[in-house]
Amino acid sequence: MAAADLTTHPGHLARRLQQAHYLLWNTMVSEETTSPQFAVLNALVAEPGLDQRTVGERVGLDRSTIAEVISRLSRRGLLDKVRDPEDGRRFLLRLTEEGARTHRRLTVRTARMNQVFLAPLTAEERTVFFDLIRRVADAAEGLRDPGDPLPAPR
Amino acid sequence: MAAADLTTHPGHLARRLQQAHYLLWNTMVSEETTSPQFAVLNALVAEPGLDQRTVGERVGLDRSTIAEVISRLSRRGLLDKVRDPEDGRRFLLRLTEEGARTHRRLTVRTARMNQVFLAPLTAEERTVFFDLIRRVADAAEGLRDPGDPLPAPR
DNA sequence: CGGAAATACTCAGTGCCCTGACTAAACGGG
DNA sequence: CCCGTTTAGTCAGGGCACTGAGTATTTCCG
Repeated sequence: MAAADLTTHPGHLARRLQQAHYLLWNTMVSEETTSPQFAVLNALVAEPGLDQRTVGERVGLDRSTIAEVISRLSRRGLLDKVRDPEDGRRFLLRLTEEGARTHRRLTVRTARMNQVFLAPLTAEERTVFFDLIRRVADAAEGLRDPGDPLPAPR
Repeated sequence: MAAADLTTHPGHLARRLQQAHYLLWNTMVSEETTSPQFAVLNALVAEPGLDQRTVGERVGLDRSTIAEVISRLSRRGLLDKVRDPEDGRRFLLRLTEEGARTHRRLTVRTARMNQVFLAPLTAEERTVFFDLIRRVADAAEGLRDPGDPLPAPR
């Protein structure tokens, strides 16, 4: 007995929120380029020539996932991937003209989508919304490496 | 030029929030049973004998995804799946003793994890947090079928 | 200088998540 | 009663996300 009320479970809400966003992105922004892919393009507009790992860090993706995303973008010719001559382990990433064009196009569509997505909230509520989510996510992320603050000593 | 600030993009925040939760779940709740799997167990505790589609509806998963999740739970012997004698299309789902036990065990761990996850927020902030996310997610979900409120006529 | 440790990336494996196309069962009106 | 429509579930295919193991390169230290 005693089933839990999932509407008070942040994990469940986070999943539902992301699904809702995924859906809206698909219909209002792009069917080819996903939201994580856009985040990568965006990071490279801000800082061209980043290596794979750092891009992953910027957008919040682990080494495996970022490798897949980049391989797809590269396959579609949206970015170039070249060995760093100074450090043979790294790949340096840079948008192609086509990649930059895609980023520009999606930027305006994304802004439109965000308006629709956030329509149920007032301006003040949006600020609070961002702040609360950011605080929870940041805190949980900080709970990672540093000496394993949780019971299990690994 | 003009890279966007992703910290004001709800989709990006939602993804980061979910990742943070995934991580915490893994370390504090279970490595075998995932959060969506727990949601399914929970739905069946509340309403035993539901069919697959309805469970999916309750926890917010489409028919394909719910089929995979259920197949995994069934493989591990946490639930039984039998043809509805009254309607040969449906499968009726019911937790096994082991499934019910798993649900009980995870329920207490989940509560502990939620405390940690929400620790950065005060009690009032948590209420707001739930409310805002729910409103955004519900609104976006409502934006689905009904006559396609968006440009594209399908 | 040479070997151990750290670092960037790859690869295999698992699970979630969606769409679109398909099969089988049930339903409903002529 | 039969045929068309709806409905439950399956299957193939693409993408995101993580872990753990493995490779190559660089770095650091004795």
